[in-house]
Order: sequence, then structure tokens, then C-alpha cells
Amino acid sequence: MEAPSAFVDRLRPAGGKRSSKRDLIVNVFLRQEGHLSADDLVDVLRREGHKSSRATVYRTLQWMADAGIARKVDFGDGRARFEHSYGQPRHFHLICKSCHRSSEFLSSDVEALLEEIAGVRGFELGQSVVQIHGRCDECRTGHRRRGQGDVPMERLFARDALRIAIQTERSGLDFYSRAARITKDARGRRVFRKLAAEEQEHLGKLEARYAELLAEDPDLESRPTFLFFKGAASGLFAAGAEELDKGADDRQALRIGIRCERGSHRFFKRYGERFEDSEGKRIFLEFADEEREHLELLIREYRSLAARESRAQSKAKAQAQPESKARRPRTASARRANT
Amino acid sequence: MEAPSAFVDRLRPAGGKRSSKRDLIVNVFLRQEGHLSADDLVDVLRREGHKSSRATVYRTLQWMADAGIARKVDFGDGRARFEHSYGQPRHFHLICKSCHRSSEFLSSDVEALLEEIAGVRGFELGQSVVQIHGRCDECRTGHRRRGQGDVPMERLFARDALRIAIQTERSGLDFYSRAARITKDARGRRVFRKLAAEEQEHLGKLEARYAELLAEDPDLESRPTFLFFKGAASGLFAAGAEELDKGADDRQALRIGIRCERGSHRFFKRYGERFEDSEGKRIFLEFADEEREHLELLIREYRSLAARESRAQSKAKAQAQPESKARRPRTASARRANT
DNA sequence: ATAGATGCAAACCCTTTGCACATTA
DNA sequence: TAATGTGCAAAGGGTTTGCATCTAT
Repeated sequence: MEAPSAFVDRLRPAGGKRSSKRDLIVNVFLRQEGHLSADDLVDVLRREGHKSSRATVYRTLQWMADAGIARKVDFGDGRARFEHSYGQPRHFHLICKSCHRSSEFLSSDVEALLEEIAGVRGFELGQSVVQIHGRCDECRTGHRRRGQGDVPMERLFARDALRIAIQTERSGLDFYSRAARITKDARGRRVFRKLAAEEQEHLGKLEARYAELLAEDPDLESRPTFLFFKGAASGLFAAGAEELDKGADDRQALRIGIRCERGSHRFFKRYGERFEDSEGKRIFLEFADEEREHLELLIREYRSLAARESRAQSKAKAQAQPESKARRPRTASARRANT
Repeated sequence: MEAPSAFVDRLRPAGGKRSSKRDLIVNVFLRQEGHLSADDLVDVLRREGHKSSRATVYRTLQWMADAGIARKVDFGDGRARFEHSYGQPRHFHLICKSCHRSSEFLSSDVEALLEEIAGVRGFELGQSVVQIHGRCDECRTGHRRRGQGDVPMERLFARDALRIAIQTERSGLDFYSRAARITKDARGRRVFRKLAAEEQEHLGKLEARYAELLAEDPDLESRPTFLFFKGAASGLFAAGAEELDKGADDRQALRIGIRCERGSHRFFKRYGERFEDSEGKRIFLEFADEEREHLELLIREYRSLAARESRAQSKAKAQAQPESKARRPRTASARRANT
């Protein structure tokens, strides 16, 4: 969000010389919110006391689009509009045909479907356009809602990413608490407790960051959802917890945990990578990292438990050589878990 | 698909007088496939030996759009294109930025997500635009694939609707066969057998229609998927069958069946209603109707079974008055099923 | 000094409109 | 006859371009 000029400097070598006029236009453009047409931008410049010819503005907008600073969007009203892409994840649009304003949203679910469709059709996916045309809340009801254009999209993205992460963390915490409760093996119990504690701690951090975000902008919480995210990973842990409740031994509990963490890790990694540079992306990728660590821990523990059991088993066998068969409850259940 | 002129006649009163020129332009337009710009249409007319001024063509295209004969689409290249909407469900586009051709697809899953998003944002949903911009298969690989523009979209729609219906029907058949096998009550077994037979019969009809479609156009099967339909109802019956395998008594089997049919009915009704007039729509709605009938039959049977059981129970109670407790296996399991 | 940026006006492209004329109801 | 469609050319709006002029490297 900060240092847009540095950002632009990085992009500058993309083509051409530095020039005070272009710098000016770029900076003014980056200060604007929403979707500007070329003429809108000319007006803003004029209002700020600078005069530039349309041609230059058009050329600069083209230059920004090429450099990746701006994105051209077409709302079908005959004129091209531009939005800056600095720190803004690619997003889709809701366009009110009545007041002609537009708001943004993002849906990984939609993106995933489009990706899949493109794949099936043998299409190399470029940019996708998703526009919902209709009448906005205000135009329908006549009531003015909390403003929409004021909050930087990145903040909304971070808010929603945090919400999803928190929800997932909560499910994870619940899962590990239950797992710790039902695990008989002392070491395994310790591992689950540790993971529960970590989830707890991370949850605390996420909630603190969430509170911080809200403090920076008290209106933030009441704004409409920006990031739609249906196939959330929280469901995985919830399902895992349900499985635990149906009765699971230590090994199964570990297996379920491994499955959940693996899914969760994939999920956040995948979606984190999909988004553009922003706090939301960072949250998802950090999350993915943490889940990976948990995953590795669980796998180590699973191996250790298996090794200990097999040692215990051969020991029991050796002791019970004269007897017909030693009971091997853990091994039996593990075999069941394998199917 | 047939009688487009009748279709146009119905639309005609929408405004204005009949005129030979307009008729001509409309008819020529309706004969074209794909997405025509105004100038494309002028060219086609000229090639067929008719001369019309651009102005008239523009006015006629506008008129067709107003009348609902044509839809204006904007691929972002500065010119408006038109596609005829007669018998064509609303659809989305894949646009090749290399060869500038475009193909269509339809995804109920995407539509459902957009609907949901619009709802959350308080948007009254109008038309949605979904465009996947990228490079098409041919442009990427250089290989020419089976042609894409030749098959009327409606036929693809019907093909895919049939495929989905057939898949669902198969799952349903499997479910009812299993249910019939495990049901102890003779009447209930008969009901399941009847339903299985009906599914079998309907399946046969659908497969016949599918074969017919393929016979009408042998290339049809090899064309890429047009209708993407993920949350298919077939999953419901498969899950139901799985539940049956885990052990279910007669009552539970009926309950599961009711749940599946209800879901299936809702599903096909909902999606059938979403599409525009076409064979695909008809298939879905017919399907929904059939599922509704099955649903009603199952519910009747469930009530009948419950009544018979309760009669048997009170009779047993009366007979066994002196004894300590009569065994009531069905009632006990029914109680379990309730939770 | 020279490649590149700017400003102006003209050109461009797609589309709509004004107006005289032709057609239809 | 009154209302509507058609053709032509002109105007519109958004955008690009040619060219002379500046300005950074």
C-alpha cells in the first residue's frame, strides 16, 4: 500500500524516459479511487491546476497498462476505464446499470471454475472478465448504505482473508483439542496439545491483526463481503472432528490430522498463490506454511508411533512366544484405517 | 430450432411496421452462426446481392436486440457484436486473443455463484458477462481440431443435458436396485423395484434420444463440453447408495430415497428453469417432473409403512399384554433414523 | 545529439442522427 | 393521410496518429 512511487520506479525501465509530465499523470492517477475514463483523468488533472492534452493522457494510460500499473476495464458503455492494479488483486465487477457505479468482488470459486473450464476446452487462460450487471442495493431501495468507494480494496481483501483464516484456525483448534482428549498414547497426546496450543496462539495473532485492522478503520467490519470463498478449508477440520467423535484410536487420529493439514495446506497455498501481492496473499501463504509445519510434525509423530508400536509388538511376541497369538489392537485398527 | 420466421413474427408487434428490407436483414442475420458486427452483416448482405445502408443495418440490429431476437455482446475490441438468441440459452464466452474467434460455454455452477454473490451484495441480478480471454487450442498447438462453429449450440446443450440426466438416472437405478435387494418388507421392495424399473425405462429413453442426437450429427459426441455442471444430482444417489451399504432398514432406505429424490428434483427444476427455451431445458424439466413423482410415491410408501408398523405394534402390544416386553425391532431402528 | 515525450489538430472508427424520400397501415 | 422505415451524408464520441516541438539522457 505504501510507496507507490517506488513501485512505479521499479516499473519505469519498462520503456521510455522519465518525464515530469508522465510522472505527474501517473501520480495523480494512482491517487484516484475507482474506475477512471481518460476524460475523467483529464478533468482531475485540470482541477488540480495541471493542463495536459488528451493525447498525452491516453498515451500515458496505455503506458501504464503496458507497465502493469493500470488495468483497462470495459463496462460496455463505449468508453474504456482504467483502474490501478498496484496492490490490488485481480477482481471482478458488479456494475449498476442505474447509477453506473461499480464495485468489486473476488471469488476463488468462480476463478477455479473458469480455470477448469478453460482447461477442458484447451484454452490457455489469460485474463477473465466477470461482470454482474444489475441494480445496486442503493438504487433498488433508495437507502444510502455505508459508503463503498472509500475503503481500499486491499484492506477488504485482508479482512476477508483474515476471517477465513480465523475460521479455519478455530476449526483446527477444536479438532486438536478433541484429538488430545481422546488420544491414549502420552506422546501423541502431547503432540496434539502442542498443535492445539499453536493453533490457539496463531488464532490469537490473527484475531489481534483483525482487531488492529478494524481499529484502523472502524467501518471496515460493516462493509460487504469482498472475497467470496466457498470451498474453505475449515470444513475439512470440522469433518475430521466429526470422524474423531465416531471413535478413532491414536493412529487414526493422527491420520485424520494429517489429511486435514494436507488439505488445508494445499488449499491456502493454492489460493495464496493465485492472488496478487497484498496482505491477504501474505496471510494465506503464511497460513500455508504453518499448516505445512504441522503436517510434518504429524507425519513424524505418526512414524514414531508406528515404530514404537512395532517395537512393542515384537517384544510382546518374543515374550509370548509359547502362547498362540498376541493381541495387537493398534495394528488391527491401523489396517482398518488403511482401506 | 425450426420455424424462425414464425418466431420472428411473434416478436414483430414489439414495434413498428413490417418492411421487406427489415425482414430480409433479420432473416439473413438469423442464418448466420457466431458473433457478427454490424459491418460483418453488411458484408454478408452485399455478398448475397442485397444492398443496405449501414444505418439501416444498425437500426435493425438495435430493433432485434429490443425484440429479444439478438443479443449485443462486447468483446472489448471496440465494436459491438450480435448473436441471435433464438433457441440459444444465455451463455458465456471463451475469446481467443490470437485468432479473435470465440466459442461459448455454459456453467450453472458459475451462474449459481454469481447469483449468490449478487444476493449477498444486495444486487438485483440482471445479465452477467463472463468472458475467458486467452489463446485457444488451435492457436496454441497449431493443430486444427474438429470444427467448432458448425454445431448449433442448442444441440450441444441438449447433448450435455442428456449426458447429465443419463448419469443421474444411472445412479438412481443403482440406488433403487440396491434398496430393493436389502428391503425386507414386501411392499417396500415392490416400490423400490418399481422405481428401479422406471429409472431403467427412462434411462432407456434418454439413451435412445442420445443415440438419436448422435445419429443426426455423428461429430456431435467429439465436440468439447458446452454445459459445465458440477454439482450434479448424480452425487446424491451415489452417496445414498453408500449409506445403504453401511446398513439400513426399510424405513431408512425409504428416507434416504426421499432425500435423494427431493434433492434431485430441486436440482433439475432449478436448473431447468434457469435456461431458455430449448430441448435441454425440456429434458431438465421433464426430469424434474419424474423425480417429483418418484418423490411422492416414496413419501406415500413411507407413510404406509409407518402406519402398518404402528398397527402391527399395537396389535403385538395387545397380544403380549401379559408378557413383559414385545420386541419392536422396526420401531427401534426408526428412532435411530430420526436422529 | 538523439531517442523519446508532448501538444495540437486532424484522422479514424464505430455508431447515431437529421432530413428528404419511400413504404406501409 | 399519418406513421414508420430507408438511404445518404453529416455529426458524434472515444481514441489514435502525424508532425513539429520540446526535453531528458
